[in-house]
Amino acid sequence: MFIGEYVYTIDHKKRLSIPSKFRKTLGKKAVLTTGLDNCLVVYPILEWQKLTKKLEGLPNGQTDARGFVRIMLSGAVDVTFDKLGRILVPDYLKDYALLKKNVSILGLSNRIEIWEQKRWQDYKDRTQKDIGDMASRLQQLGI
Amino acid sequence: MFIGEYVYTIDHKKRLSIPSKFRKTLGKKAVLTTGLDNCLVVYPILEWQKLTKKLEGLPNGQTDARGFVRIMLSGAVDVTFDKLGRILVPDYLKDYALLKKNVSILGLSNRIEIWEQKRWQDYKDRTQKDIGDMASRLQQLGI
DNA sequence: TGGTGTAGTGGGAAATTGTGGATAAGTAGT
DNA sequence: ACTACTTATCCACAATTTCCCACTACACCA
Repeated sequence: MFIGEYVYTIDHKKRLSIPSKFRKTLGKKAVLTTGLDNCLVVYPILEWQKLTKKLEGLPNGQTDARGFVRIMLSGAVDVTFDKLGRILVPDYLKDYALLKKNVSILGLSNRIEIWEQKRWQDYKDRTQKDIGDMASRLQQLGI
Repeated sequence: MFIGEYVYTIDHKKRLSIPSKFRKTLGKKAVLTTGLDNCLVVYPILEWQKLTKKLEGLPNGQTDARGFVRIMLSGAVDVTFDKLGRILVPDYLKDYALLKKNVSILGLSNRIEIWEQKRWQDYKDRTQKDIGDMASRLQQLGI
């Protein structure tokens, strides 16, 4: 399971190192796709398979469900780690997530998210304020 | 069950010893994360898993729930004890809790908190003054 | 009181990891 | 077929992390 926050860099060849801790769980291959809020998501192949199963189950009649499925699936690429544990980020995904040099990599239990560093920083600050009353939120969960 | 207050030091390699009494309960691994009032919290993996279970139950479709989960999970790291019972405190957590050399480690029944020593001292002094009021408030809760 | 074990602190050497280039291999266009 | 260009493979460096051991302090116990 993935947890934690790391800052890494994409070099001019679009290579991005994945934290070694994550690599151990991921194995040799993974799936990279678009996520919500303009981030990218890395799924272990197994998780990806589960997800596509779920997507297939969605009612194709509903327009928004259909759109969601299309975006999720068409945006996906499977990526292989090179000898040093890096993946290649295709241009269109790089653009989608507005990635520049520095990116934040987040471990979120069953998936990994990739954010442009500043955007993540902003998002985090903003969200922490919005949540504001974190204490009561935690209490609801019984933590 | 964790109880007691201890003062320990973080060395320049970011290593922090955990009181051996606590270690016995914790086992070989634990999870370190941000807590309220700028302290850090150590959870036994079992407690942590309960927590993530709850988080996974939240609807990923809702923006605020999504943000909450992101903050909670990305703020955590899992830590392993080295042969001498120390953990590594990542920079961003060290910064979050304003840790310098001396830290106070508190046993709080099902979790452990880590504070910058002076801040804990202040907090304690301040809170103890209010303890009179608090007593009456607690009484309302039947304690 | 000296011995023994445990616990906290510190430091050095070795292995791993992240980053950046260099070189080779493939692709496409003319 | 030859150039221009992208993509893959390999290597090198620096920084960090990991592993191992030494030192000190204190408690416990014959």
